[in-house]
Amino acid sequence: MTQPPPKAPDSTRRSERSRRAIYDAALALVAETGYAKTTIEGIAARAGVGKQTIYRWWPSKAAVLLEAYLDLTAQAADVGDDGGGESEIPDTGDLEADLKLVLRATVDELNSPAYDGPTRALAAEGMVNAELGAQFVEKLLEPQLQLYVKRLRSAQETGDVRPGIDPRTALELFTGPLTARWLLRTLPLTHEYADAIVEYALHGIAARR
Amino acid sequence: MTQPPPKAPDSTRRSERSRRAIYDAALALVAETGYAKTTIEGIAARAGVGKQTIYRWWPSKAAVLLEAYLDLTAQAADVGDDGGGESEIPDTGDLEADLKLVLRATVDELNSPAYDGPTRALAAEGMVNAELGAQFVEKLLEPQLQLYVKRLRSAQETGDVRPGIDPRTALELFTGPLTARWLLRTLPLTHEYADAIVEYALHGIAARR
Amino acid sequence: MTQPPPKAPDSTRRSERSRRAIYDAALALVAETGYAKTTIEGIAARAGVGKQTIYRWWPSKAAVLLEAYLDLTAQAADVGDDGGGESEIPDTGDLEADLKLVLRATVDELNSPAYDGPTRALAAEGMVNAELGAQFVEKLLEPQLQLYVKRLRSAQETGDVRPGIDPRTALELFTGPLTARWLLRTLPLTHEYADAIVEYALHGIAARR
Amino acid sequence: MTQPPPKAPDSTRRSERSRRAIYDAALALVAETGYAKTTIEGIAARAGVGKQTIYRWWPSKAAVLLEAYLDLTAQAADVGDDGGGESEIPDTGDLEADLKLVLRATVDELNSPAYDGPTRALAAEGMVNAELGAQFVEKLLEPQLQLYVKRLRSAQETGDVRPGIDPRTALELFTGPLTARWLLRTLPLTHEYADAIVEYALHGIAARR
DNA sequence: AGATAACCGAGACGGTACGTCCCGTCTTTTT
DNA sequence: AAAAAGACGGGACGTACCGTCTCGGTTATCT
Repeated sequence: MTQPPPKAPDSTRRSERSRRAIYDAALALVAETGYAKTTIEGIAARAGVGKQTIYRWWPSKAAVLLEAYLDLTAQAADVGDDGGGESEIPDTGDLEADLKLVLRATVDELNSPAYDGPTRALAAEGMVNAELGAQFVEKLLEPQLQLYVKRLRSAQETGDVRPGIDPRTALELFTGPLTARWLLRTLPLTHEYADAIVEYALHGIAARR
Repeated sequence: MTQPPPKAPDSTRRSERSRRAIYDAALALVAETGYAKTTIEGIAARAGVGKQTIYRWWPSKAAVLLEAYLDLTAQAADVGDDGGGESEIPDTGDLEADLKLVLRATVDELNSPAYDGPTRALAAEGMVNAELGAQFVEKLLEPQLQLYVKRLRSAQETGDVRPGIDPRTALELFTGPLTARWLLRTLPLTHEYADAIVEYALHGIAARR
Repeated sequence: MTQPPPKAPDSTRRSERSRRAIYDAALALVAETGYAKTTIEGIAARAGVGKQTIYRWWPSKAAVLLEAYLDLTAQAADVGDDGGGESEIPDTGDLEADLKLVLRATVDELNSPAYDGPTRALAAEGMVNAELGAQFVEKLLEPQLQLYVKRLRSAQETGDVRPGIDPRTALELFTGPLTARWLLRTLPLTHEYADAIVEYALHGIAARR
Repeated sequence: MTQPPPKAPDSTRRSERSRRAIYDAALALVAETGYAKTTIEGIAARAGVGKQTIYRWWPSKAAVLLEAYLDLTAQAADVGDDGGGESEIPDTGDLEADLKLVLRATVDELNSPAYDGPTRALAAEGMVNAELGAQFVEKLLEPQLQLYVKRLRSAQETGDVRPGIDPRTALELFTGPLTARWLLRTLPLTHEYADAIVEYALHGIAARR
């Protein structure tokens, strides 16, 4: 019933060389001129590639950039063991300290221009473009969130967190406020803010002493 | 030393008729075709207005839309006393119940397509365009958040919330997770989720009993 | 000193099947969509043939079409004895009548859409592309003109045409006006016109002194 | 019943400056690189003009060039009294000599590269594009042919041409062969050929009975 | 019989130009 | 002086083809 898809290209014959060049050009242009001023035409020219080669493999500028970004983090992860925070939330036994450490690091990352620029642009695009947003969440965001799930579960086993609490929901008490402040720029993101969030939220889910 | 300002137009002679038409056209077009496909040219044509009339009074498409949107909510607020939740958070004495009520209402609002479309577009634009974002926050968001501040302060007075808690920070435990889920579409926004957030967060900031 | 020729393909191994398919596809596409909209890519697709197979054997779209057209007329000539007027100009002894007959037939042919379309396109291309034009003239046009030469020579033998006349030049008095009218569409091509041309040219337009 | 035409632009507000620049750029590019390699994009760039300004006023590259060419001849005609042969066919009383003079001049013109290039391209395009062809004939060709009509009529009055002859048809005995040879390049265009055509056509090729 | 070339289909590739859309500025005319 | 109207120079869009270039997969000789 669905109309025939418009001739999917043969991905086995895809030029790896071009893909790499496109990733590099896209990331460079976004870094230099910002997301909004980066154009597909510009990426193609910089990469020494025909425009059609981009249109053949990606549906939009945002998709190109998401993939380039993903590739970048994947590469980073390959080199060292921890590329972009994929690693772990520390588990020293002191849940509050562990969370503060992580949230402070997150605050620093969100405040660093190198991260903020492209990520913000991608996130904004994903907010409007549902398909892209889903990819953004699935590939970039959710893996990070799962680290919280793991740490909170561990805390439940040690009795630091009440058993009834759903970790996937609870984690948003910590990440939600930071994410919202970052995206909407309501107020500055500081270490003090991160600490406060941890303190306030942790009391909520912690076992009664 | 500053270069001469680019001929500020005389706002006393501004055509009210045109402004109204532009607001209407802008909102209609965003509703019909989405923010991205709405163009200044389109707005002008639809409003029966010269393009220059738009460029004279607004710096960008986003600014037009923000103002149109603000105007819309102001109108709504004028008619009934409560237009878009500008009113108050109820204060029945039961803080948990009051917050659940409000958050559930917020969930419903965020889930309604009529609200979601234009607001999401504006928010996304504001995320990338700092000036617009500031306006968005100042005019639309912060007033809403201040309602929480008021309610939490009241709860502190009744002893439902510990005195040391900063209400402006604490409120984000409630709104942050919802906002983040809405913008990033990580998981569906439900009443159950709203309830859980209130329960988890409230324990954190509540007085020890 | 001449650079090595670009690897001439081995024509003994050429696929007859492909050639036929290309001819057919090319003629069909020109008939359906016109010469300008016919593309090599389209011919290849329609013929179920790789593009390279066309580029290997022909230098240009026009060359493909000229050959296809030549093949078509050759086929036609094979079937009946007279395919496209290759035969003869009648020689009844009445030169004027014979020429009128032929020119009227030519008018009809030029007026028929089936002939006009592709021939006009090829002629127009040949006008700009000298090499193709030469082929067009040599293979298609000149053989036809030689029929006039033969008939006019015969007329000289019978004394119907003055001995000093050069037949190759004289024939253009008849064909030139028709060709020019057809190509430039200055005025409609009619039997009356053909008759008038024959009469004027044959008897001269000057008053007898 | 006809669908509304796609918004005709307001020609009173047309930029004369742009039009001139486009004419100049178009003619220069055709002279330098030939018609086929001349692109609308190239004309726009060379003229310092937006592409849309060309598309707004002309339907095709050929139309631009026809107009540029027309403008050129009109300018030439304005300066001297005779710009492009618009003048007259001489009338010395010797019809044969007068025609030979004119046809020899035509041969020279057709043989000159400066004329041949653009005219051939326009003619070829007009052969395929009927609307353009009609303009080409009406604006450029027919005015020239009418000069022959005038001269032949004069010859009829002096008795040099039989009264029954239709001048509009008869003129094609002279121009048709030249035009056909020029367009199709069947054989070279020489003064001898021009003379022969005049002689044959004027006196008839048939033997006097 | 097996090797080894060439042709062949398919179609990805770097490019160029297309014709369209919209940008933000400028100019003309009307109110 | 603001406003409706819209032409303008410019830039990017997404598409269509160009002619070249690999890819396997048949043939079709030539060892």
